Amino acid sequence: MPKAVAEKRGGGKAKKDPNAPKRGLSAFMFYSTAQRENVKKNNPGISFGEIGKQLGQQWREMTAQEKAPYEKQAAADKERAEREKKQYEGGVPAKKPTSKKAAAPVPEDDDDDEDDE
DNA sequence: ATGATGATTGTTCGC
DNA sequence: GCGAACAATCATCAT
Repeated sequence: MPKAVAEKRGGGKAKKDPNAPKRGLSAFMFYSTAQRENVKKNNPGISFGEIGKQLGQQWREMTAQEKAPYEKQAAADKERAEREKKQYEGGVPAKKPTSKKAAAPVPEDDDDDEDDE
C-alpha cells in the first residue's frame, strides 16, 4: 500500500536527467483520447472538469477487457519509452545513415520539408 | 530484495 | 500556452 496517494503536482517539474528518458504514456491517456469525443458527445456542452470525472468514473467501472485496448496502447508506448531510455543511457549519437542532411550544427531555420523519419 | 518516490503522459475547457 | 482534475505507470532510486 503505497502511502503517498496522489499529491498534487507542484506545477512545473524540474527534470533531473539531461535527456529525461521519460516513460511511456498511460492507459488513461489513450482512453481519454479515445473516449474524450464519446464522453463529450454524451455530454453536450460539458465542461472540462466534468469530462475528466466522467471519463475517470467510467474508466474505473470498466473491466480489464474494456481497458485492454487502452492498456495495450499504453504497453506499446511503454516499449517506446524503454527504447528511448536505452538510447539515453547508451549515449548513442543519433546518427543519420542518410547523407541527406548531415547533422546541421548551424541552427538554420528552413522549413522546406520535414518528412524525415 | 524491497519500498518509497518521483517524474511523466494526454485530454478537455476557458481566458 | 497554461493550468488543473482524472487515472495509470512504472522505472528508478534509495536503503
